[in-house]
Amino acid sequence: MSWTDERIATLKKMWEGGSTASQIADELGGVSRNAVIGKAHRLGLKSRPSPVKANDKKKAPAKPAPAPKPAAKKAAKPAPKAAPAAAAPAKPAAPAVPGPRQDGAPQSQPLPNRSSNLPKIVSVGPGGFLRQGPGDQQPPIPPAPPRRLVPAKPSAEIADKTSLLDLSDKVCRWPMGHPGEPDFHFCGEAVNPGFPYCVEHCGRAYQAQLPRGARRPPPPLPFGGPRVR
DNA sequence: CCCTGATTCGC
DNA sequence: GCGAATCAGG
Repeated sequence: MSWTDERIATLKKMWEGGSTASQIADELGGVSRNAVIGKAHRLGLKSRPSPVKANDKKKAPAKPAPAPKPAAKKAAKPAPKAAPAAAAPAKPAAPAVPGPRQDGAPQSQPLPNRSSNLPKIVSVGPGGFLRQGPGDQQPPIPPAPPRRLVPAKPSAEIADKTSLLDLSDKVCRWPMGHPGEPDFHFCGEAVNPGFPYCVEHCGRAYQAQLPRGARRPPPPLPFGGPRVR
């Protein structure tokens, strides 16, 4: 199989949409998971929460020397690793689509942290992912997904709904329904220019920092809350 | 063991 | 450019 434009487009969309390489691979057919990953990298797509890289622990100050690994087979290559710059965007200029993964992301209620009584405002993105201002960092790390219970065939069952494959810069990417369900789809309305969502969903995704005390309770989560359908 | 993505390197 | 083999972490 070769990488036609269509297959590449599918790969891109699924990759950006948060599908795993395996899912993409067998959706495309005729390629291996490795092929997908390799291609994704060659395309410049990369990163995305990888189970293998999701470690950034605070170490005890007594371990400055990680054991150098023995170059057994491969020629030793001093390849410095560029640290991926993963910062919370200050402005909602062009936020990447938060990956609608096929897991029930455990949603903790976005309760304001009581112990530090400063009520940070958090807005809620699709999938119930919390957006954070530049000032805050840390707590809600992206949910590490359990997987494997998913039809993973976006093509057949969704007809006129906006599927993963229909996403483009022109349509609203707000997820509708729960991922993994047969009728899971995306909003698909015309986007609010400059944003990945339509006007309505921009209102959900981006919430202005209001003066203290003048805030309304957060709108219902797109999913992650109690199921409504 | 299963899974994941990342990387390498012969083709 | 491609992707199997390998690596490394969950």
